[in-house]
Amino acid sequence: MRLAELSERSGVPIPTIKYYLREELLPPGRRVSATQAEYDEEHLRRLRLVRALLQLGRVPVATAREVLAAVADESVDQLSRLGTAVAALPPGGPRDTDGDETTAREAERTAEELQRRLGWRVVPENPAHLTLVSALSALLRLGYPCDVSQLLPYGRLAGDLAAHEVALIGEFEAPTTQLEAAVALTVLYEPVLLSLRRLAQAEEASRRFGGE
Amino acid sequence: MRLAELSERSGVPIPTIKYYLREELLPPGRRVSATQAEYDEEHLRRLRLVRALLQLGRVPVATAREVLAAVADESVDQLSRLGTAVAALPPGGPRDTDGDETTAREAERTAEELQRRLGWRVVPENPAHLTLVSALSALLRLGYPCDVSQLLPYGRLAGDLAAHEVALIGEFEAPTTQLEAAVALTVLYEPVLLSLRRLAQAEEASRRFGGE
DNA sequence: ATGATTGGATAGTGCCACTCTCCAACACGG
DNA sequence: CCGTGTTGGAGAGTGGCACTATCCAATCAT
Repeated sequence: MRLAELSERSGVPIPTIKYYLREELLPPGRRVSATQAEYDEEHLRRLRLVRALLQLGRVPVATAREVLAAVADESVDQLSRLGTAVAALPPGGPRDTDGDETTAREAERTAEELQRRLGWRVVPENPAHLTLVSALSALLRLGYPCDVSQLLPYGRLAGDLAAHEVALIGEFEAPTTQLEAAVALTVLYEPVLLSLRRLAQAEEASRRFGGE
Repeated sequence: MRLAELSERSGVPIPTIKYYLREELLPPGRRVSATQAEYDEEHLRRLRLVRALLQLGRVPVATAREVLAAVADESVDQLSRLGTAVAALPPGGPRDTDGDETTAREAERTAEELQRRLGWRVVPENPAHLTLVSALSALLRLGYPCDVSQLLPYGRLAGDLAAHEVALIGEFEAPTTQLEAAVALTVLYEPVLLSLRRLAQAEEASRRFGGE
């Protein structure tokens, strides 16, 4: 199919697709002449994935390029690719730099002990670990409780989710498909999880605080 | 304290604080003369909350203003204020507009049935509901499984989290403090939850796919 | 008295995800 | 074979947003 059809079928404007091609979020089409290129179903799928990452996952363009490059990079083993891809995903950008050293230290200790109690390896350079520390540090500074005992249930829940999701990924056959699935599920289940939490909060709050 | 001290104690640059004052994210200081104003501990607390919302919670400035205004609005009852405040929080912005009607319809049905099965009220205008539908719709379009049976465990987990959090909020005494706590915990536990999920995924993936 | 500081207003900056404009090379109907 | 329209590509331009730099007059410290 031509660019115009790719645009129509995906709902993405032509100039935007051109932009994605330039940014290497989409592989170029099969050149059929000096000024024509042909796109296939694979491009359509990829375009939808890109859109989902950018719009729902709020992934910056530069990051999405890295992630997709890592998925496609056949020179390394699958687990490394998975690690690289997922590590690049946000939150991984500007962490919070305010605040004093003391709370930062305490947040760090809490995060580490939490992971040890859950039986997880502690990898201090992991972006997720850094994000966790930032968030805990902000909570501490605001005076909200976030000790290990509070957080343990969250950790166990996260473990359940992860087990479920990794099992799901394992069901895909082709390695690249698995990697793509890992990225897609990591990013797209975030809004699912967060909106379910919001809905549950609303339900619980109206039960507890609202009479009606 | 003066602006300079507020800046120093919070780690936020003076021009940025001025900007927040202009944007009504911070209430003005107590005027002590035509060109001097006095700030107190409450301003510091509020400033930290604003920073946490903007930087960790990625809340847009305009949204944060709405949320904080709703928290402070004493003309309505607490549950309404809570609802207004939390409803304004992202994800609530640009939902995904691509894609066909069919998947959107199916996503809608899935979301509704899921909530019914969880015993929750279905409020189609709820921003969280709309986000959920968008995310499910994207998953469907990409061909990933997201039927009710897959999602039920997520919903139950979300319910557990919400119960825990709402109970925590109930422990605060003053209504405004409760509302602030609700906003802060809603926003700040998101990165906590998401990074725990990432860490758990990494743990689980290396257990399952990586030998060592 | 006088130089520094303060709070407030206005305009400017940098980043980012697009989006517009142009162009030469085709494709295609007559 | 010729004119008309479309295509893909490249560069510059746009709009939104979260700051940030500059000014200014009033006031404070000495």
